[in-house]
Amino acid sequence: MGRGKIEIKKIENPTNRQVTYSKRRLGIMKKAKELTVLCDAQVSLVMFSSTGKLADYCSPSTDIKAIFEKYQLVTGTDLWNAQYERMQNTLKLLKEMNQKLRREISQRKGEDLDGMDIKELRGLEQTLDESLRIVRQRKYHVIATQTDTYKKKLKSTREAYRALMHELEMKDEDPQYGFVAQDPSSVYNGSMTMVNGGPPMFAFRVVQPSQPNLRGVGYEPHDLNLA
Amino acid sequence: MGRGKIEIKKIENPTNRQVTYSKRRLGIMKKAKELTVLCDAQVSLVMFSSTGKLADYCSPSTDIKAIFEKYQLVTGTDLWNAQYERMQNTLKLLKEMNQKLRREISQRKGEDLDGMDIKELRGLEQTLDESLRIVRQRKYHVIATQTDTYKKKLKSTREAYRALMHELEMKDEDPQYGFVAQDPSSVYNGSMTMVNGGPPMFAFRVVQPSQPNLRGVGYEPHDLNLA
DNA sequence: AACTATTTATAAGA
DNA sequence: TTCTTATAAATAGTT
Repeated sequence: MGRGKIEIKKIENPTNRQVTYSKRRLGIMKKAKELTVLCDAQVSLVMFSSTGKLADYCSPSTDIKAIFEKYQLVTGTDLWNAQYERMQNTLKLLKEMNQKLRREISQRKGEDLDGMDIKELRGLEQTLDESLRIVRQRKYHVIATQTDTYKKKLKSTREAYRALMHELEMKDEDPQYGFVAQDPSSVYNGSMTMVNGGPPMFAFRVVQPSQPNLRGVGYEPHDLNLA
Repeated sequence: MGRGKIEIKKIENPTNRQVTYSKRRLGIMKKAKELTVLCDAQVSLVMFSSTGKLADYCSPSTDIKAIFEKYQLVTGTDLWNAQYERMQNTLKLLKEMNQKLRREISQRKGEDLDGMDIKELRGLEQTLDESLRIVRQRKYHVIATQTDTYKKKLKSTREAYRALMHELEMKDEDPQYGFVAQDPSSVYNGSMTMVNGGPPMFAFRVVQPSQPNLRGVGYEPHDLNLA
């Protein structure tokens, strides 16, 4: 429909192509509108030119989203809904799993025991007993390790201190330094006290009350004093 | 373009409307194809007739989903992606929560204790201790309840039995029934034994080994004999 | 579904 | 781009 017939194949001249796109884009839009009105149809038309420019038409009674969803529904092309349903499913499963985990924790806390029979309670008691044993063991191990670490630290500190004192004594004997050293006996006494058996430092650190923060999990606050 | 010019408004005659829809639907589809080929464009055309019948065209280089996503990208119509991202976010949060819950259970089991310091271990130990106390208490309560129930059952059984024996004795005295009753002493003896102090029935039921099934949660199998 | 008189769309040119 | 116009294409009404 024009001055001459044209073959339906890509127009190689970009300018001509662009012009033709403009004309025909308007034409097809007009057709879409007419179809909508004349035939009471719902039409969605989305076009991207070869340069990526968007043009679209959609019947006024609806919108692109609705059209697309209806399209999917009719064609069964689940492309999206499949993904959506998979997610929804995963969500459900995760929520259920979460509930179960919470329930297990509750029971391990001694809550929510109402529906359990003796067999189950006995099983739970035993697992808790065993867990408690392991935790105690671990606690003792950590305490032992920490004691060891402190002993080593003290030892090296004491040695450094002795070296320093020795140096000071040397300087003290040298008249070119004009200061007076502390009473050596008190210094040594303090050092020896720490080494020989005062309560280990961590004991003080540990006893101080503070939020028990079980790496973000959060147990109820408890008295943390040594048993 | 036809025998007469028509006004662009809804065709009221349903038959005419349907015919026109058919013709124009094909026409617009042809236009879409031509636009695709001539101008190297991407076109998506979705139509629903007034009766709900779907017809669509999409450029062969792409698909409806891609067109729609591109459309959303360009127009910023997020309607969907928002929902999608919200779900993805919920999913992530649930997964994380799950991890935390699993970790708490692990720690309550005495596993995964490596990163915990004394303070945390001591807190854990105390909560476990407390939980164990509660579970034990509950167990004793259930045992007591069950003992009670069994005592009541035994009592009513015993009474029923006595009534039956009484009836039999009556019949025994009546010559019209030609059978011999059991030795009444042994019968009463058995009954008394049960009442007076044999191990309660539930003790046998409970001791039998079986899968500990903590309402689906599943603790490790443990020896279920009475401690 | 086919026909065909007309209307409409548009290719090429300005 | 837009206008013009000759002509191809689409299609309304008919068969």
